[in-house]
Amino acid sequence: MAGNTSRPGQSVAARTLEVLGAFDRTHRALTLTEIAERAELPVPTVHRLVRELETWGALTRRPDTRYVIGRRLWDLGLLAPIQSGIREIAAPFLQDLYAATFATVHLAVRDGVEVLYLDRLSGRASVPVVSRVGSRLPLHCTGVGKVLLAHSPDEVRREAMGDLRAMTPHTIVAPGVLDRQLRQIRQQGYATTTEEMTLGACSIAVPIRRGDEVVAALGVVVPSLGRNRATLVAAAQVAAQGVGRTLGGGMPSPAMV
Amino acid sequence: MAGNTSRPGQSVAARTLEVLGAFDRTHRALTLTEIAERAELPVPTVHRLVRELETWGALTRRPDTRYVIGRRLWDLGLLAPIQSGIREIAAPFLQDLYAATFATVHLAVRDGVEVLYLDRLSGRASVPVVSRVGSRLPLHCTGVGKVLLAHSPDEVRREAMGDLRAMTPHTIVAPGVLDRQLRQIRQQGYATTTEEMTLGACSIAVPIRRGDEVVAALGVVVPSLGRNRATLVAAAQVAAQGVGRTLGGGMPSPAMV
DNA sequence: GTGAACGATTCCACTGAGTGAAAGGGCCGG
DNA sequence: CCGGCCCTTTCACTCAGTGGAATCGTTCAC
Repeated sequence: MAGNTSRPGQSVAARTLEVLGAFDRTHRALTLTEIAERAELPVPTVHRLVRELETWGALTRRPDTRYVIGRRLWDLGLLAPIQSGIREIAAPFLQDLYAATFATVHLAVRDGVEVLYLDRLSGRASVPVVSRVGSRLPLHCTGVGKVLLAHSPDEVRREAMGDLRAMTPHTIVAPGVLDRQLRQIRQQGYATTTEEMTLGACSIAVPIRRGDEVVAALGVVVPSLGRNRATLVAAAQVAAQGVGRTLGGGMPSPAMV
Repeated sequence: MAGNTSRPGQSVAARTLEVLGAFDRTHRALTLTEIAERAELPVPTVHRLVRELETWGALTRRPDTRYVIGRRLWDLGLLAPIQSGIREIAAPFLQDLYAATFATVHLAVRDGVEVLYLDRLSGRASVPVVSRVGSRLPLHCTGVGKVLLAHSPDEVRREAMGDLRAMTPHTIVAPGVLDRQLRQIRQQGYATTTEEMTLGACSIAVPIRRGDEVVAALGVVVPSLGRNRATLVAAAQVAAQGVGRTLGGGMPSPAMV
Protein backbone atom coordinates (compact mmCIF):
# COMPACT_ATOMS: atom_id res chain seq x y z
CA MET A 1 0.00 0.00 0.00
CA ALA A 2 1.36 3.29 0.80
CA GLY A 3 4.13 3.58 3.30
CA ASN A 4 4.31 2.47 6.89
CA THR A 5 2.88 -0.96 6.31
CA SER A 6 3.42 -3.72 8.82
CA ARG A 7 3.08 -6.36 6.15
CA PRO A 8 4.51 -5.01 2.87
CA GLY A 9 3.78 -6.76 -0.36
CA GLN A 10 0.08 -7.09 0.28
CA SER A 11 -2.05 -4.93 -1.95
CA VAL A 12 -5.08 -2.96 -0.90
CA ALA A 13 -7.25 -5.15 -3.09
CA ALA A 14 -5.93 -8.23 -1.32
CA ARG A 15 -6.70 -6.66 2.05
CA THR A 16 -10.19 -5.79 0.94
CA LEU A 17 -10.72 -9.39 -0.04
CA GLU A 18 -9.24 -10.57 3.25
CA VAL A 19 -11.92 -8.55 4.98
CA LEU A 20 -14.62 -10.29 2.97
CA GLY A 21 -12.88 -13.60 3.58
CA ALA A 22 -13.34 -13.12 7.31
CA PHE A 23 -16.96 -14.13 6.77
CA ASP A 24 -17.88 -17.77 6.46
CA ARG A 25 -20.69 -20.13 7.34
CA THR A 26 -19.87 -20.07 11.02
CA HIS A 27 -19.04 -16.35 11.09
CA ARG A 28 -21.93 -14.58 9.42
CA ALA A 29 -22.03 -11.52 11.63
CA LEU A 30 -18.81 -9.97 12.86
CA THR A 31 -17.84 -6.88 14.81
CA LEU A 32 -15.17 -4.61 13.43
CA THR A 33 -12.64 -6.02 15.87
CA GLU A 34 -13.49 -9.59 14.98
CA ILE A 35 -13.02 -8.87 11.29
CA ALA A 36 -9.65 -7.30 12.05
CA GLU A 37 -8.57 -10.36 14.03
CA ARG A 38 -9.72 -12.85 11.42
CA ALA A 39 -8.26 -10.87 8.54
CA GLU A 40 -5.06 -10.25 10.51
CA LEU A 41 -5.16 -6.53 9.87
CA PRO A 42 -5.05 -3.50 12.18
CA VAL A 43 -8.44 -2.27 13.31
CA PRO A 44 -8.22 1.22 11.76
CA THR A 45 -7.32 -0.27 8.39
CA VAL A 46 -10.26 -2.62 8.53
CA HIS A 47 -12.47 0.22 9.63
CA ARG A 48 -11.68 2.22 6.53
CA LEU A 49 -12.17 -0.72 4.20
CA VAL A 50 -15.34 -1.85 5.87
CA ARG A 51 -16.85 1.60 5.48
CA GLU A 52 -16.17 1.50 1.77
CA LEU A 53 -17.61 -1.97 1.49
CA GLU A 54 -20.68 -0.83 3.34
CA THR A 55 -21.12 2.21 1.13
CA TRP A 56 -21.00 0.02 -1.93
CA GLY A 57 -23.39 -2.53 -0.47
CA ALA A 58 -20.99 -5.44 -0.09
CA LEU A 59 -21.54 -5.36 3.67
CA THR A 60 -24.46 -4.24 5.77
CA ARG A 61 -24.27 -2.98 9.27
CA ARG A 62 -26.83 -4.33 11.63
CA PRO A 63 -28.26 -2.26 14.46
CA ASP A 64 -26.05 -4.15 16.92
CA THR A 65 -23.05 -2.78 14.97
CA ARG A 66 -22.12 -6.16 13.61
CA TYR A 67 -21.44 -6.44 9.91
CA VAL A 68 -23.03 -9.02 7.64
CA ILE A 69 -22.73 -9.75 3.93
CA GLY A 70 -24.85 -7.23 2.04
CA ARG A 71 -27.52 -7.60 -0.53
CA ARG A 72 -25.31 -6.46 -3.37
CA LEU A 73 -22.89 -9.32 -2.84
CA TRP A 74 -25.85 -11.64 -2.76
CA ASP A 75 -26.91 -10.27 -6.14
CA LEU A 76 -23.41 -10.68 -7.45
CA GLY A 77 -23.11 -14.22 -6.18
CA LEU A 78 -26.23 -15.18 -8.08
CA LEU A 79 -24.45 -14.22 -11.30
CA ALA A 80 -21.87 -16.97 -10.87
CA PRO A 81 -22.10 -19.53 -13.66
CA ILE A 82 -22.80 -22.19 -11.03
CA GLN A 83 -26.15 -20.60 -10.60
CA SER A 84 -27.16 -20.30 -14.20
CA GLY A 85 -26.02 -23.63 -15.51
CA ILE A 86 -27.05 -27.01 -14.25
CA ARG A 87 -28.74 -25.60 -11.22
CA GLU A 88 -31.46 -23.73 -13.07
CA ILE A 89 -31.97 -26.46 -15.59
CA ALA A 90 -32.27 -29.09 -12.89
CA ALA A 91 -34.55 -27.11 -10.57
CA PRO A 92 -37.88 -28.17 -12.07
CA PHE A 93 -36.80 -31.81 -12.12
CA LEU A 94 -35.75 -31.62 -8.48
CA GLN A 95 -39.17 -30.25 -7.67
CA ASP A 96 -40.90 -33.05 -9.53
CA LEU A 97 -38.75 -35.58 -7.71
CA TYR A 98 -39.53 -33.95 -4.41
CA ALA A 99 -43.23 -33.92 -5.16
CA ALA A 100 -43.07 -37.61 -5.96
CA THR A 101 -41.07 -38.70 -2.91
CA PHE A 102 -41.44 -35.94 -0.30
CA ALA A 103 -37.86 -36.69 0.68
CA THR A 104 -34.88 -34.36 0.80
CA VAL A 105 -33.53 -34.01 -2.71
CA HIS A 106 -29.99 -32.93 -3.62
CA LEU A 107 -28.16 -31.69 -6.66
CA ALA A 108 -24.38 -31.85 -6.37
CA VAL A 109 -21.17 -31.69 -8.39
CA ARG A 110 -17.64 -32.73 -7.58
CA ASP A 111 -15.30 -29.92 -6.58
CA GLY A 112 -11.83 -31.39 -6.24
CA VAL A 113 -12.13 -34.23 -3.75
CA GLU A 114 -15.34 -32.95 -2.21
CA VAL A 115 -19.03 -32.84 -3.04
CA LEU A 116 -20.37 -29.35 -3.61
CA TYR A 117 -24.11 -29.08 -3.03
CA LEU A 118 -25.69 -26.85 -5.67
CA ASP A 119 -29.28 -27.17 -4.62
CA ARG A 120 -31.41 -28.81 -2.01
CA LEU A 121 -35.09 -29.26 -1.43
CA SER A 122 -36.14 -30.51 1.95
CA GLY A 123 -39.65 -30.91 3.22
CA ARG A 124 -40.46 -30.31 6.85
CA ALA A 125 -41.16 -33.99 7.33
CA SER A 126 -37.81 -35.00 5.90
CA VAL A 127 -34.82 -36.43 7.71
CA PRO A 128 -32.52 -33.74 9.06
CA VAL A 129 -29.35 -33.63 6.97
CA VAL A 130 -26.17 -31.63 7.31
CA SER A 131 -25.76 -30.56 3.69
CA ARG A 132 -26.76 -27.08 2.63
CA VAL A 133 -26.61 -25.19 -0.62
CA GLY A 134 -22.97 -24.19 -1.07
CA SER A 135 -21.61 -26.61 1.50
CA ARG A 136 -18.94 -29.23 0.82
CA LEU A 137 -18.70 -32.76 2.20
CA PRO A 138 -16.36 -35.72 1.65
CA LEU A 139 -17.02 -37.84 -1.42
CA HIS A 140 -16.86 -41.27 0.20
CA CYS A 141 -19.72 -41.09 2.66
CA THR A 142 -22.57 -39.43 0.78
CA GLY A 143 -24.75 -40.90 -1.94
CA VAL A 144 -24.08 -38.17 -4.49
CA GLY A 145 -20.42 -38.25 -3.47
CA LYS A 146 -20.09 -41.96 -4.20
CA VAL A 147 -21.73 -41.54 -7.59
CA LEU A 148 -19.37 -38.71 -8.47
CA LEU A 149 -16.38 -40.63 -7.13
CA ALA A 150 -17.32 -43.69 -9.14
CA HIS A 151 -17.14 -41.59 -12.30
CA SER A 152 -14.05 -39.55 -11.41
CA PRO A 153 -10.63 -39.78 -13.05
CA ASP A 154 -8.31 -42.34 -11.42
CA GLU A 155 -6.21 -39.54 -10.03
CA VAL A 156 -9.07 -38.05 -8.05
CA ARG A 157 -10.15 -41.49 -6.84
CA ARG A 158 -6.66 -42.24 -5.60
CA GLU A 159 -6.48 -38.98 -3.72
CA ALA A 160 -9.91 -39.43 -2.16
CA MET A 161 -9.16 -43.03 -1.16
CA GLY A 162 -6.16 -41.80 0.80
CA ASP A 163 -8.31 -40.10 3.41
CA LEU A 164 -11.44 -42.07 4.26
CA ARG A 165 -12.51 -40.43 7.45
CA ALA A 166 -15.22 -42.10 9.55
CA MET A 167 -18.19 -39.79 10.06
CA THR A 168 -20.33 -42.46 11.76
CA PRO A 169 -19.70 -46.10 12.75
CA HIS A 170 -21.20 -47.05 9.37
CA THR A 171 -18.86 -45.00 7.21
CA ILE A 172 -16.85 -47.14 4.82
CA VAL A 173 -13.20 -46.61 5.61
CA ALA A 174 -11.64 -49.64 3.88
CA PRO A 175 -10.43 -48.66 0.39
CA GLY A 176 -11.04 -52.21 -0.86
CA VAL A 177 -14.67 -52.26 0.20
CA LEU A 178 -15.29 -48.80 -1.22
CA ASP A 179 -13.60 -49.68 -4.49
CA ARG A 180 -15.83 -52.72 -4.88
CA GLN A 181 -18.86 -50.51 -4.20
CA LEU A 182 -17.77 -47.98 -6.78
CA ARG A 183 -17.50 -50.71 -9.39
CA GLN A 184 -20.99 -51.83 -8.52
CA ILE A 185 -22.26 -48.26 -8.72
CA ARG A 186 -20.91 -47.95 -12.25
CA GLN A 187 -22.60 -51.21 -13.18
CA GLN A 188 -26.03 -50.75 -11.68
CA GLY A 189 -26.19 -47.01 -12.27
CA TYR A 190 -26.95 -45.85 -8.76
CA ALA A 191 -25.37 -45.57 -5.31
CA THR A 192 -26.76 -46.06 -1.83
CA THR A 193 -25.61 -45.09 1.63
CA THR A 194 -26.92 -46.25 4.97
CA GLU A 195 -26.11 -43.94 7.84
CA GLU A 196 -22.60 -43.38 6.52
CA MET A 197 -22.70 -39.60 6.88
CA THR A 198 -25.44 -39.02 9.44
CA LEU A 199 -27.08 -41.51 11.74
CA GLY A 200 -30.71 -42.00 10.81
CA ALA A 201 -30.21 -40.95 7.20
CA CYS A 202 -29.93 -43.23 4.18
CA SER A 203 -29.74 -42.17 0.58
CA ILE A 204 -29.79 -43.24 -3.02
CA ALA A 205 -28.09 -41.25 -5.76
CA VAL A 206 -27.81 -41.36 -9.54
CA PRO A 207 -25.52 -39.69 -12.06
CA ILE A 208 -26.55 -36.86 -14.37
CA ARG A 209 -24.88 -37.22 -17.74
CA ARG A 210 -24.13 -34.73 -20.45
CA GLY A 211 -23.48 -37.04 -23.33
CA ASP A 212 -21.20 -39.69 -21.88
CA GLU A 213 -19.70 -37.60 -19.16
CA VAL A 214 -21.08 -37.55 -15.62
CA VAL A 215 -21.35 -33.88 -14.75
CA ALA A 216 -23.45 -33.95 -11.58
CA ALA A 217 -25.38 -36.22 -9.28
CA LEU A 218 -28.87 -36.28 -7.94
CA GLY A 219 -29.62 -37.71 -4.51
CA VAL A 220 -32.61 -38.56 -2.34
CA VAL A 221 -32.29 -38.82 1.43
CA VAL A 222 -34.73 -40.93 3.45
CA PRO A 223 -34.89 -42.38 6.97
CA SER A 224 -34.45 -45.91 5.64
CA LEU A 225 -34.29 -47.58 2.25
CA GLY A 226 -36.30 -50.73 2.86
CA ARG A 227 -38.98 -51.73 0.39
CA ASN A 228 -39.23 -48.48 -1.57
CA ARG A 229 -35.64 -48.57 -2.75
CA ALA A 230 -36.66 -49.55 -6.29
CA THR A 231 -39.24 -46.76 -6.45
CA LEU A 232 -36.74 -44.15 -5.33
CA VAL A 233 -34.13 -45.31 -7.80
CA ALA A 234 -36.65 -45.26 -10.63
CA ALA A 235 -37.92 -41.79 -9.76
CA ALA A 236 -34.40 -40.40 -9.38
CA GLN A 237 -33.30 -41.93 -12.66
CA VAL A 238 -36.23 -40.43 -14.51
CA ALA A 239 -35.38 -37.01 -13.09
CA ALA A 240 -31.66 -37.39 -13.87
CA GLN A 241 -32.42 -38.47 -17.42
CA GLY A 242 -34.60 -35.42 -17.82
CA VAL A 243 -31.88 -33.08 -16.59
CA GLY A 244 -29.33 -34.76 -18.84
CA ARG A 245 -31.58 -34.50 -21.86
CA THR A 246 -32.23 -30.81 -21.21
CA LEU A 247 -28.53 -30.12 -20.73
CA GLY A 248 -27.95 -31.35 -24.25
CA GLY A 249 -25.14 -33.56 -25.44
CA GLY A 250 -22.81 -30.70 -26.36
CA MET A 251 -19.26 -30.22 -25.26
CA PRO A 252 -19.16 -29.84 -21.51
CA SER A 253 -18.06 -26.27 -20.99
CA PRO A 254 -16.30 -25.26 -17.78
CA ALA A 255 -18.57 -22.27 -17.61
CA MET A 256 -21.56 -24.52 -17.10
CA VAL A 257 -20.15 -26.32 -14.11
CA MET B 1 -4.38 5.58 -4.85
CA ALA B 2 -0.84 6.40 -5.31
CA GLY B 3 0.18 9.26 -7.51
CA ASN B 4 -0.57 9.91 -11.13
CA THR B 5 -4.25 9.20 -10.88
CA SER B 6 -6.62 10.45 -13.51
CA ARG B 7 -9.49 10.52 -11.07
CA PRO B 8 -8.14 11.43 -7.62
CA GLY B 9 -10.25 10.88 -4.57
CA GLN B 10 -11.26 7.38 -5.51
CA SER B 11 -9.77 4.68 -3.31
CA VAL B 12 -8.37 1.38 -4.46
CA ALA B 13 -11.11 -0.44 -2.61
CA ALA B 14 -13.71 1.61 -4.47
CA ARG B 15 -12.07 0.76 -7.78
CA THR B 16 -12.00 -2.91 -6.91
CA LEU B 17 -15.71 -2.75 -6.19
CA GLU B 18 -16.31 -0.85 -9.43
CA VAL B 19 -14.73 -3.77 -11.23
CA LEU B 20 -17.14 -6.17 -9.56
CA GLY B 21 -19.98 -3.77 -10.23
CA ALA B 22 -19.31 -4.08 -13.95
CA PHE B 23 -21.06 -7.44 -13.77
CA ASP B 24 -24.83 -7.62 -13.75
CA ARG B 25 -27.64 -9.83 -14.99
CA THR B 26 -27.13 -8.80 -18.57
CA HIS B 27 -23.33 -8.75 -18.34
CA ARG B 28 -22.28 -12.04 -16.80
CA ALA B 29 -19.14 -12.61 -18.83
CA LEU B 30 -16.89 -9.68 -19.69
CA THR B 31 -13.51 -9.23 -21.34
CA LEU B 32 -10.88 -7.15 -19.63
CA THR B 33 -11.56 -4.25 -21.95
CA GLU B 34 -15.29 -4.42 -21.35
CA ILE B 35 -14.77 -4.36 -17.61
CA ALA B 36 -12.51 -1.34 -18.01
CA GLU B 37 -15.15 0.48 -20.05
CA ARG B 38 -18.00 -0.33 -17.72
CA ALA B 39 -15.99 0.51 -14.61
CA GLU B 40 -14.61 3.65 -16.27
CA LEU B 41 -11.04 2.76 -15.40
CA PRO B 42 -7.88 2.41 -17.48
CA VAL B 43 -7.24 -1.07 -18.83
CA PRO B 44 -3.91 -1.67 -17.05
CA THR B 45 -5.46 -0.73 -13.72
CA VAL B 46 -8.33 -3.11 -14.25
CA HIS B 47 -5.92 -5.78 -15.35
CA ARG B 48 -4.05 -5.61 -12.08
CA LEU B 49 -7.20 -5.65 -9.98
CA VAL B 50 -8.79 -8.43 -11.96
CA ARG B 51 -5.77 -10.63 -11.49
CA GLU B 52 -6.02 -10.19 -7.75
CA LEU B 53 -9.70 -10.90 -7.80
CA GLU B 54 -9.08 -14.03 -9.82
CA THR B 55 -6.36 -15.21 -7.44
CA TRP B 56 -8.72 -14.86 -4.54
CA GLY B 57 -11.57 -16.56 -6.34
CA ALA B 58 -13.91 -13.61 -6.73
CA LEU B 59 -13.65 -13.91 -10.49
CA THR B 60 -12.96 -16.87 -12.74
CA ARG B 61 -11.43 -16.70 -16.14
CA ARG B 62 -13.08 -18.77 -18.79
CA PRO B 63 -11.15 -20.41 -21.61
CA ASP B 64 -12.34 -17.68 -23.97
CA THR B 65 -10.54 -15.17 -21.70
CA ARG B 66 -13.78 -13.65 -20.48
CA TYR B 67 -14.21 -13.19 -16.76
CA VAL B 68 -17.21 -14.38 -14.79
CA ILE B 69 -18.15 -14.17 -11.12
CA GLY B 70 -16.25 -16.89 -9.25
CA ARG B 71 -17.32 -19.60 -6.93
CA ARG B 72 -16.00 -17.84 -3.87
CA LEU B 73 -18.28 -14.86 -4.39
CA TRP B 74 -21.12 -17.30 -4.84
CA ASP B 75 -20.25 -18.83 -1.47
CA LEU B 76 -20.06 -15.40 0.08
CA GLY B 77 -23.37 -14.30 -1.39
CA LEU B 78 -25.06 -17.29 0.19
CA LEU B 79 -24.02 -15.94 3.59
CA ALA B 80 -26.14 -12.81 3.19
CA PRO B 81 -28.88 -12.68 5.82
CA ILE B 82 -31.41 -12.64 2.97
CA GLN B 83 -30.48 -16.20 2.37
CA SER B 84 -30.56 -17.50 5.89
CA GLY B 85 -33.69 -15.85 7.14
CA ILE B 86 -37.09 -16.12 5.60
CA ARG B 87 -35.84 -17.88 2.52
CA GLU B 88 -34.67 -21.02 4.28
CA ILE B 89 -37.60 -21.12 6.63
CA ALA B 90 -40.05 -20.72 3.79
CA ALA B 91 -38.41 -23.19 1.42
CA PRO B 92 -40.22 -26.35 2.59
CA PHE B 93 -43.56 -24.55 2.55
CA LEU B 94 -42.94 -23.34 -0.99
CA GLN B 95 -42.23 -26.90 -1.98
CA ASP B 96 -45.42 -28.13 -0.39
CA LEU B 97 -47.35 -25.43 -2.18
CA TYR B 98 -45.70 -26.32 -5.44
CA ALA B 99 -46.47 -30.00 -4.97
CA ALA B 100 -50.10 -29.13 -4.33
CA THR B 101 -50.56 -26.77 -7.27
CA PHE B 102 -47.76 -27.52 -9.76
CA ALA B 103 -47.73 -23.82 -10.53
CA THR B 104 -44.84 -21.37 -10.31
CA VAL B 105 -44.46 -20.32 -6.70
CA HIS B 106 -42.75 -17.14 -5.48
CA LEU B 107 -41.37 -15.79 -2.26
CA ALA B 108 -40.74 -12.05 -2.28
CA VAL B 109 -40.07 -9.07 -0.02
CA ARG B 110 -40.32 -5.37 -0.62
CA ASP B 111 -37.05 -3.57 -1.31
CA GLY B 112 -37.77 0.12 -1.48
CA VAL B 113 -40.46 0.57 -4.11
CA GLU B 114 -39.75 -2.73 -5.81
CA VAL B 115 -40.44 -6.42 -5.25
CA LEU B 116 -37.33 -8.47 -4.62
CA TYR B 117 -37.78 -12.14 -5.46
CA LEU B 118 -36.08 -14.31 -2.85
CA ASP B 119 -37.04 -17.69 -4.17
CA ARG B 120 -38.90 -19.27 -7.00
CA LEU B 121 -40.04 -22.76 -7.86
CA SER B 122 -41.28 -23.34 -11.36
CA GLY B 123 -42.21 -26.62 -12.89
CA ARG B 124 -41.62 -27.30 -16.55
CA ALA B 125 -45.33 -27.20 -17.19
CA SER B 126 -45.72 -23.79 -15.60
CA VAL B 127 -46.40 -20.49 -17.27
CA PRO B 128 -43.21 -18.71 -18.31
CA VAL B 129 -42.61 -15.74 -16.01
CA VAL B 130 -40.00 -13.02 -16.03
CA SER B 131 -39.10 -13.04 -12.35
CA ARG B 132 -35.95 -14.81 -11.20
CA VAL B 133 -34.31 -15.23 -7.84
CA GLY B 134 -32.64 -11.91 -7.08
CA SER B 135 -34.59 -9.93 -9.66
CA ARG B 136 -36.65 -6.84 -8.92
CA LEU B 137 -39.95 -5.77 -10.44
CA PRO B 138 -42.42 -2.94 -9.86
CA LEU B 139 -44.80 -3.33 -6.96
CA HIS B 140 -48.03 -2.38 -8.72
CA CYS B 141 -48.27 -5.07 -11.38
CA THR B 142 -47.33 -8.30 -9.62
CA GLY B 143 -49.35 -10.32 -7.15
CA VAL B 144 -46.72 -10.35 -4.44
CA GLY B 145 -46.01 -6.69 -5.19
CA LYS B 146 -49.60 -5.66 -4.61
CA VAL B 147 -49.73 -7.57 -1.34
CA LEU B 148 -46.54 -5.90 -0.15
CA LEU B 149 -47.73 -2.50 -1.37
CA ALA B 150 -51.06 -2.92 0.43
CA HIS B 151 -49.17 -3.37 3.68
CA SER B 152 -46.51 -0.70 3.12
CA PRO B 153 -46.14 2.59 5.00
CA ASP B 154 -48.07 5.49 3.41
CA GLU B 155 -44.83 7.06 2.30
CA VAL B 156 -43.84 4.07 0.19
CA ARG B 157 -47.32 3.78 -1.24
CA ARG B 158 -47.29 7.44 -2.25
CA GLU B 159 -43.95 7.06 -3.97
CA ALA B 160 -44.98 3.89 -5.79
CA MET B 161 -48.28 5.43 -6.89
CA GLY B 162 -46.38 8.23 -8.56
CA ASP B 163 -44.97 5.95 -11.23
CA LEU B 164 -47.48 3.34 -12.39
CA ARG B 165 -45.88 2.15 -15.59
CA ALA B 166 -47.92 -0.02 -17.96
CA MET B 167 -46.23 -3.36 -18.55
CA THR B 168 -49.15 -4.80 -20.54
CA PRO B 169 -52.51 -3.40 -21.65
CA HIS B 170 -53.96 -4.89 -18.44
CA THR B 171 -51.63 -3.15 -16.02
CA ILE B 172 -53.47 -0.91 -13.59
CA VAL B 173 -52.15 2.61 -14.09
CA ALA B 174 -54.91 4.63 -12.40
CA PRO B 175 -53.94 5.42 -8.78
CA GLY B 176 -57.60 5.50 -7.74
CA VAL B 177 -58.31 2.01 -9.06
CA LEU B 178 -55.15 0.60 -7.54
CA ASP B 179 -55.87 2.24 -4.21
CA ARG B 180 -59.30 0.63 -4.11
CA GLN B 181 -57.72 -2.73 -4.91
CA LEU B 182 -55.16 -2.34 -2.14
CA ARG B 183 -57.94 -1.67 0.35
CA GLN B 184 -59.69 -4.82 -0.83
CA ILE B 185 -56.46 -6.80 -0.56
CA ARG B 186 -56.13 -5.74 3.06
CA GLN B 187 -59.70 -6.78 3.72
CA GLN B 188 -59.86 -10.14 1.98
CA GLY B 189 -56.28 -11.10 2.75
CA TYR B 190 -55.05 -11.86 -0.76
CA ALA B 191 -54.26 -10.17 -4.06
CA THR B 192 -54.81 -11.23 -7.65
CA THR B 193 -53.41 -10.07 -10.97
CA THR B 194 -54.60 -10.91 -14.45
CA GLU B 195 -51.99 -10.41 -17.14
CA GLU B 196 -50.83 -7.18 -15.52
CA MET B 197 -47.14 -8.02 -15.70
CA THR B 198 -46.97 -10.66 -18.43
CA LEU B 199 -49.58 -11.62 -20.98
CA GLY B 200 -50.84 -15.12 -20.34
CA ALA B 201 -49.93 -15.07 -16.65
CA CYS B 202 -52.29 -14.53 -13.73
CA SER B 203 -51.45 -14.77 -10.07
CA ILE B 204 -52.72 -14.83 -6.56
CA ALA B 205 -50.61 -13.73 -3.61
CA VAL B 206 -50.90 -13.67 0.16
CA PRO B 207 -48.98 -11.92 2.93
CA ILE B 208 -46.56 -13.65 5.28
CA ARG B 209 -46.79 -12.14 8.74
CA ARG B 210 -44.39 -12.08 11.63
CA GLY B 211 -46.70 -11.14 14.43
CA ASP B 212 -48.74 -8.25 13.04
CA GLU B 213 -46.23 -7.07 10.51
CA VAL B 214 -46.23 -8.22 6.90
CA VAL B 215 -42.63 -9.19 6.17
CA ALA B 216 -42.94 -11.01 2.87
CA ALA B 217 -45.40 -12.33 0.34
CA LEU B 218 -46.06 -15.64 -1.26
CA GLY B 219 -47.40 -15.86 -4.80
CA VAL B 220 -48.70 -18.48 -7.21
CA VAL B 221 -48.65 -17.90 -10.96
CA VAL B 222 -51.07 -19.73 -13.24
CA PRO B 223 -52.29 -19.37 -16.84
CA SER B 224 -55.75 -18.30 -15.64
CA LEU B 225 -57.54 -18.00 -12.33
CA GLY B 226 -61.01 -19.29 -13.23
CA ARG B 227 -62.66 -21.85 -11.01
CA ASN B 228 -59.66 -22.90 -8.93
CA ARG B 229 -59.08 -19.44 -7.48
CA ALA B 230 -60.47 -20.44 -4.09
CA THR B 231 -58.28 -23.54 -3.98
CA LEU B 232 -55.15 -21.58 -4.79
CA VAL B 233 -55.92 -18.92 -2.20
CA ALA B 234 -56.54 -21.56 0.44
CA ALA B 235 -53.36 -23.45 -0.36
CA ALA B 236 -51.27 -20.28 -0.43
CA GLN B 237 -52.75 -19.07 2.83
CA VAL B 238 -51.99 -22.35 4.54
CA ALA B 239 -48.40 -22.14 3.36
CA ALA B 240 -48.07 -18.49 4.37
CA GLN B 241 -49.51 -19.22 7.81
CA GLY B 242 -46.98 -22.00 8.18
CA VAL B 243 -44.08 -19.74 7.30
CA GLY B 244 -45.35 -17.03 9.63
CA ARG B 245 -45.76 -19.49 12.49
CA THR B 246 -42.24 -20.84 11.98
CA LEU B 247 -40.79 -17.33 11.81
CA GLY B 248 -42.09 -16.75 15.30
CA GLY B 249 -43.84 -13.68 16.61
CA GLY B 250 -40.69 -12.05 17.92
CA MET B 251 -39.43 -8.60 17.18
CA PRO B 252 -38.89 -8.29 13.46
CA SER B 253 -35.16 -7.93 13.13
CA PRO B 254 -33.67 -6.26 10.07
CA ALA B 255 -31.10 -9.02 9.97
CA MET B 256 -33.81 -11.51 9.11
CA VAL B 257 -35.12 -9.71 6.04
C1' DG C 1 1.32 -14.18 -46.89
C1' DT C 2 0.92 -9.67 -45.09
C1' DG C 3 -0.59 -6.11 -42.35
C1' DA C 4 -4.28 -3.75 -39.95
C1' DA C 5 -7.03 -4.07 -35.79
C1' DC C 6 -7.98 -5.41 -31.41
C1' DG C 7 -7.34 -7.22 -26.91
C1' DA C 8 -4.20 -8.75 -23.27
C1' DT C 9 0.32 -7.82 -21.07
C1' DT C 10 4.29 -5.62 -19.39
C1' DC C 11 7.18 -1.43 -18.27
C1' DC C 12 8.38 2.21 -15.44
C1' DA C 13 8.78 7.29 -14.10
C1' DC C 14 5.88 9.73 -11.07
C1' DT C 15 3.24 10.86 -6.85
C1' DG C 16 -0.61 11.15 -3.40
C1' DA C 17 -3.25 7.39 -1.33
C1' DG C 18 -2.82 4.23 2.35
C1' DT C 19 -0.96 3.09 6.86
C1' DG C 20 -1.48 2.19 11.84
C1' DA C 21 0.15 3.85 16.62
C1' DA C 22 -1.92 6.73 19.50
C1' DA C 23 -5.53 9.41 21.27
C1' DG C 24 -10.40 10.40 21.72
C1' DG C 25 -15.48 8.84 22.22
C1' DG C 26 -19.29 6.15 23.68
C1' DC C 27 -21.37 2.64 26.15
C1' DC C 28 -21.85 -0.66 29.38
C1' DG C 29 -21.33 -3.24 34.10
C1' DG C 30 -19.57 -3.11 38.58
C1' DC D 1 -17.23 6.99 39.37
C1' DC D 2 -14.06 4.10 37.07
C1' DG D 3 -12.13 0.48 34.20
C1' DG D 4 -12.81 -2.20 30.15
C1' DC D 5 -14.21 -2.77 25.56
C1' DC D 6 -15.13 -1.42 21.14
C1' DC D 7 -15.63 2.05 17.60
C1' DT D 8 -13.82 6.20 15.42
C1' DT D 9 -10.65 9.85 14.18
C1' DT D 10 -6.18 11.90 13.68
C1' DC D 11 -1.84 12.62 11.36
C1' DA D 12 3.24 12.14 10.41
C1' DC D 13 5.34 8.90 7.44
C1' DT D 14 6.30 6.42 3.04
C1' DC D 15 5.95 3.11 -0.75
C1' DA D 16 2.12 1.02 -3.29
C1' DG D 17 -0.64 2.29 -7.03
C1' DT D 18 -1.08 4.62 -11.42
C1' DG D 19 -1.74 4.72 -16.43
C1' DG D 20 0.48 6.31 -20.97
C1' DA D 21 3.18 3.99 -23.98
C1' DA D 22 5.37 0.04 -25.84
C1' DT D 23 4.99 -4.95 -26.67
C1' DC D 24 3.03 -9.29 -27.56
C1' DG D 25 -0.49 -12.55 -29.59
C1' DT D 26 -4.63 -13.42 -32.21
C1' DT D 27 -7.78 -12.96 -35.53
C1' DC D 28 -9.44 -11.43 -39.82
C1' DA D 29 -9.60 -9.09 -44.41
C1' DC D 30 -7.54 -8.76 -48.61
